[in-house]
Amino acid sequence: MQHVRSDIHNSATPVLCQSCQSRHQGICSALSPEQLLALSRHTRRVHHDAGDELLADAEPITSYGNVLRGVVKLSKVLEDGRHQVVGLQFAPDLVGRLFAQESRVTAEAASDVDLCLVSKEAMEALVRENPALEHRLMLQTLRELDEARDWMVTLGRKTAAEKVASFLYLIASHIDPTGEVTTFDLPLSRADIGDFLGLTIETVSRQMSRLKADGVIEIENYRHVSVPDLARLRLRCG
Amino acid sequence: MQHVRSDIHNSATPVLCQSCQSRHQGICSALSPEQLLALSRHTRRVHHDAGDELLADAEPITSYGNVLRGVVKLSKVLEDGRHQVVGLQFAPDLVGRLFAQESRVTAEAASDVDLCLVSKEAMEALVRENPALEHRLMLQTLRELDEARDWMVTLGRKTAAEKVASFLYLIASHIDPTGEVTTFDLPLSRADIGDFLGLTIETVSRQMSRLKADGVIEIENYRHVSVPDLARLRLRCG
DNA sequence: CGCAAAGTTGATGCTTGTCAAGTAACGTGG
DNA sequence: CCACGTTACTTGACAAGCATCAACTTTGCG
Repeated sequence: MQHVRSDIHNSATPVLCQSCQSRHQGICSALSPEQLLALSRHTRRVHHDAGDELLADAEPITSYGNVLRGVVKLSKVLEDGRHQVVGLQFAPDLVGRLFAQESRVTAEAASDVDLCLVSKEAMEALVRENPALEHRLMLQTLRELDEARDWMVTLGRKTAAEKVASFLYLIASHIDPTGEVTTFDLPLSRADIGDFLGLTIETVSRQMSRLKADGVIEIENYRHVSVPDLARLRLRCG
Repeated sequence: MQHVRSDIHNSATPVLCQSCQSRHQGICSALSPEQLLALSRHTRRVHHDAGDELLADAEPITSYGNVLRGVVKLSKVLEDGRHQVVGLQFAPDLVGRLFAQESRVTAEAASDVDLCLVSKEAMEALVRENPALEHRLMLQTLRELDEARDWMVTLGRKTAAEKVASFLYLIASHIDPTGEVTTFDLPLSRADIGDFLGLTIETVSRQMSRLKADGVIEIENYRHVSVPDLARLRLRCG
């Protein structure tokens, strides 16, 4: 019996989906095996190197991308070139503004990224037919809105020191939600961190050095950071 | 015939809903007359004076509120009392975080406000049964996310002068989307504007005085502002 | 090994916050 | 209706925090 069930399961679930995080936690968990199979005919897995542009601001969206691995950076630019990072996306988030003709942000691979690309048409048809899927997307959108509003407090009311601590805490929490993480790689350069926090590279660097001097963090590789005591970092977040 | 149709229409559409903006542009436009009638048994119209608290951060939500008139201010507070306004809601927006046990913001009446209150249970039951309604809510949530991200650019990367100009432009655009408005009342005090922009009262005041001295705006009553040339204000937004 | 890119550190100045005083609008009671 | 007090806002002087500019160091890569 076990053998038969396993066969049915394997034949109904596309191979690519079987080990996919989105299958269980992400939007694909709202799909039946049949829908998943149908969808898989319109998807393809792609890799992007750090720095690749995934979506351009004010350009038409041709496909959505489910983040499988890595970090995607969403940003906006003022006419004179000032930059602001307005969001980070991790697995299993969906990249691409739903129900709009054009993107309202630039999306870039912050690290090396694997995506499961879905054509715009297939995705929108699926959403139309499947209210449970739209509900999943609604939950993700509400969470992104909560995160954006949390970040507005950081941008508007925190000092440079608190901003940098908040960023490090954000990354640490995302890498290990249990709060036990002590060591990780930063997905952003100092320039990107500055653009996320509304600071210059130099100020970010100074505040990182200060946290290091105070023993709150250890810096190995520029990109590689250790946090011996997450609660102590939390205290610096304001 | 006209008489009969009118009767049918009137009997199916609740009296309170007949002249409501939300009936046509807001979330209620996703409802059939029967659903509207069913919903109307769980709604009541309430008025709040400017300054009234509608929702408290980290407190359970007991009902949602459709904004019929006025402006609602969403804000967050750090432990030491620093304030940040994270959003403004106008008619026909829905106040209250969907699918969450607790509010993630404080909601206050910025001006005198009329709301159509819906109990949490009735609203959530209706959303569960009505995918078209959830779709409407999804569109509102996506728009709020777009607005939050636009505002993050203002908070992170604009100067004080650009921030104040951006705020005035935002209000002017909301009061008259055609872009022809020249005169309006500010829905926020200088203190709230500061909390929206991540500035102090004094800096807001100085920048307003500067815009006035430069002839970009005219200030009558503290709260009452005229913009003779909206395009000129737009140029100051960075 | 040497060059380019990324990051750090230091000196200085501008922007904005802080503190303080003063002015205009608003409501209340006489 | 007008003095009064309260609140909201404005303006000024000064200080602090962050940006800017510049030199230097580390890291990664051909």
